[in-house]
Amino acid sequence: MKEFSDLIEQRIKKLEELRQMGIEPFGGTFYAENHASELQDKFNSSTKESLEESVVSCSLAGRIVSMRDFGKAVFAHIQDATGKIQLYFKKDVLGEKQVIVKKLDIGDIIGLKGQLFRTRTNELTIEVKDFVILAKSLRPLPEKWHGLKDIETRYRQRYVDLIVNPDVRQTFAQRSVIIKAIRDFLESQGFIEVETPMMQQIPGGATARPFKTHHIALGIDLYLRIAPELYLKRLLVGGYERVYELNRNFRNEGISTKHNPEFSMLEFYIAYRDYNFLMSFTEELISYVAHRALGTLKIPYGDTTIDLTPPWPRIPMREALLQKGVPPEVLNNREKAIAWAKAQHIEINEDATHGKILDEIFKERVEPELVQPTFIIDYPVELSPLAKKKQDNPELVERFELFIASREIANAFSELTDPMDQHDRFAKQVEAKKQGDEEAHWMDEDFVRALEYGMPPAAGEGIGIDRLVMLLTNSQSIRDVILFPQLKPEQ
RNA sequence: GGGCCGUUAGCUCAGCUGGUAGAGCAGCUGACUCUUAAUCAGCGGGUCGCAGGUUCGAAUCCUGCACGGCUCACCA
Repeated sequence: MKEFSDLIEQRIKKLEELRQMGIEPFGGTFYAENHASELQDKFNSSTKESLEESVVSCSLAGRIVSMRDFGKAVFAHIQDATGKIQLYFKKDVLGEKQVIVKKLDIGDIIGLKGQLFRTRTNELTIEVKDFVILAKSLRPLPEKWHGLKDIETRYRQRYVDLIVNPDVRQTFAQRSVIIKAIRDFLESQGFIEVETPMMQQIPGGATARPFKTHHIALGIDLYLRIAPELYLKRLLVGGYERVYELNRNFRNEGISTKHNPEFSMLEFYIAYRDYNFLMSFTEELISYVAHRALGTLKIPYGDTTIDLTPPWPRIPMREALLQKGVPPEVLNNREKAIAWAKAQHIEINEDATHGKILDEIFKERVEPELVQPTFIIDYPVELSPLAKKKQDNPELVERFELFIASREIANAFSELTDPMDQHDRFAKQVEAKKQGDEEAHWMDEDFVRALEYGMPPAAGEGIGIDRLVMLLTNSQSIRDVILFPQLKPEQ
């Protein structure tokens, strides 16, 4: 059995031949002064004649992505971070060095100096005066016309995906723009970015199963955070009024087109404001980010167009259920809710609380319909152990979720600041945990202690960054917006 | 975890009811100093995902396994 394919052996042979010629194909350094798209843009309107008159020299480094060999002349395209440009290697110009051109392969990284001109077919091209090999590529790249399509290889070898699929590079460049826009917006509104523990002794702030690890020196188990919420609120107790954290959360749950075990989350907290304020704030934030990333608020997603122009409707959860034909008595009576859900063939957990059952019905009946941006507000209290109750109805909390493209994009509420109420709600969660609810919250005595010092009234929000990026880049899978998604080991 | 689909050359894919494994691109040799999916002539390249089974004979049929995709369930 061969260790390498013939194609790799051939390239290793070329590598050795180059070394015999005194050329080290990995040792070079080359500071290029230009980039492909910079040259393309700058000389876009320069004619063949004007380029001939005014000698334009340039230097460039990048990867050879195609070659056409004519014996004493060779055409190639080189690709750098910005784009592609054609190269022309000519024996008249390069002399003996033309021999080295014959040792070049598609995939090699070179640095070159040359002069711009236009070919007979009017393509802007660099006539190469001199070049160095900066890296010999030993593995053949995917085919020039069809590229790399195999989804598994694209995720496992993202580097190859990025080389050959420009739209993938584009998506991740946009991800960067989106995240920068979020930070810029928040900072313009007086927020500071903070970092709180990713390794927590008590994983809190969300309902999810955590990853567990162990610290040897301390002799304790630690959990990768499922949310930063409880630490960010401690910072409000400490006196900061506007804080945010934009970083990874970890949840030990299923993997799907919408879930990766590590995912990016924006959480921000603002003192002396409530959830009503946050709805307008969210409209501003997301429309700002969309405008920066896409230059428009009407964005294509799958088969539809989503219009992010504010304001977005605010619909109480109960009203949304009624609108979709859920009978009023289901909203007020747990047994009737169970009976109705069963009659409608909606799968529910019969031991669940009334609020949880309504949530199941909501996910089945309402969520798929929420394509255009919509705030669903006022959730049942038992779904939200960290949110503030509504003054006029203690069964509900001041909470909203934002849905776009049938997907939850944001979750926010007016924060519970009453330490005794918080303690009771933790106690209820601990009880649920004892009953077998693996995702119920833990008791966090220190968080309650922090609230006992007094936390200002505040509102907080979480936005799933990966899902927002999916929305704004028209991606159907979370793996298309995470550079290295989690996969099972090869073989 | 369940269901459905996929896995054949470096890449993209054919391969029908079982009968010696195919193409294009990429590669190699040669020709060609303005091509751009260059062209022309020739050549090489395969554990058909893995392991069993049925059969005279399996890429093809059956079973199991691995990995991936879609989807359902849980979740953000």
